[in-house]
Amino acid sequence: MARTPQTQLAVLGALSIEPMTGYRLRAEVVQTLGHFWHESFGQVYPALAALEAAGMVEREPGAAGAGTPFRITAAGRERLRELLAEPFRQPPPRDPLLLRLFFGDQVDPALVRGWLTAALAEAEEARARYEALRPELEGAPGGRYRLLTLLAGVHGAAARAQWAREALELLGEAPGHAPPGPAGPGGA
Amino acid sequence: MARTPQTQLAVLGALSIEPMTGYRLRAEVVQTLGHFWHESFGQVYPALAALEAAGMVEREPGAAGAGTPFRITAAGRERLRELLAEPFRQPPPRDPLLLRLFFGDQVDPALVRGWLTAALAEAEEARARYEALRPELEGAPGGRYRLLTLLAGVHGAAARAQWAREALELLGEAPGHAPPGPAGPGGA
DNA sequence: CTGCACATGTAATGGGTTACATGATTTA
DNA sequence: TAAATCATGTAACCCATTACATGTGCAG
Repeated sequence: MARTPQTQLAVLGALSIEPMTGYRLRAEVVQTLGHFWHESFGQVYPALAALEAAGMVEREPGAAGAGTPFRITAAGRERLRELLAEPFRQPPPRDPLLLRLFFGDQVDPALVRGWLTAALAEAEEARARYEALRPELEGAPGGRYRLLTLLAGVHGAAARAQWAREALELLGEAPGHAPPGPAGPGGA
Repeated sequence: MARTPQTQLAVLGALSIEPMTGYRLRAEVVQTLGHFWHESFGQVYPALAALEAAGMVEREPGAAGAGTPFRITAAGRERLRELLAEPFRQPPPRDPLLLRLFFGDQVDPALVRGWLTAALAEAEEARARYEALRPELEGAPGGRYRLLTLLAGVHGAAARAQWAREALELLGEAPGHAPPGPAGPGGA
């Protein structure tokens, strides 16, 4: 039905920025919120249907039927503000890499090194992606809050990369590329 | 039934270190893996039952019935090694704080500052907790991999705290306590 | 006219939390 | 003996992913 308030929040929030079809909405969420939030079609459409039934969103007038963008209504904006004001909890952590690493002494050290080098590569790639997006948001007028979420991504990715490097060193294996000189690269 | 391999992995892994009852197992998971992994009773008991039926774990001989610890069998260790060797994916990210922050311009700035100061406090607290655990693991013989997971926690918490501080500054609000002098505390 | 991207939905399934129900053992 | 803690399990519900089913419109 209404899915969780979380999905409603994401949908209403996205539509508060710009009217969109469900399809595009999901694509935008992937591109912009994608670093820290995720929605699938199986959630977006039911959520949109529920919100439309509740009068929080509506199809734009003009061309009717499929392909017509949804837009947020006044009631929807009100609801969005309500949802944002409600308290929330961080979900319990579940990091599959750390879970496996904890039992690392049960397996081939090469396997563990593989996990860590993969994590390092992913983190560095993510960091580069965020840094590339940064100028775009720094110039934007209403993008102050968006910039903050991006910065969270930058910090998080940098920390993860730094950790992976240290971990590889502690296991007696230099990362290969980017050897740890006196002034290591990518300080947090 | 068998729950996901993930829960099996956690249960087998925990029992590979030491025999435990389901109750204590869950408590230990909370205390040791708790920083990056979470299990509830509703998963632990069914997983134990399934693993027992499959011959991966068994009650220790001697006193029978409830309260008798489970221990891992040879087949269980084999299975654990298998599970550890399988590829895995990071779950899609879902950070409720960042989701809300992204739409921060829709609400009272004081609310946003509240989110960030709370996040800052949580991150600093977490970091202190991890640092306190550190000496214990640095001395332990088999704790090399456990130390790595702890370091991940330290890095992550430090990065989160640092980010929250920057975010508060960017919003034109100093963190209050711990003003950002030339040599700020808790550099990453 | 054929394939691809846009668009909307539903159903099956999986996985997980929370609350409930129950009882044994220890400790005050 | 009463309360707290240890211990085990079940049931209801919720959220989410994935796969499936379907149709439209445009570009090559």
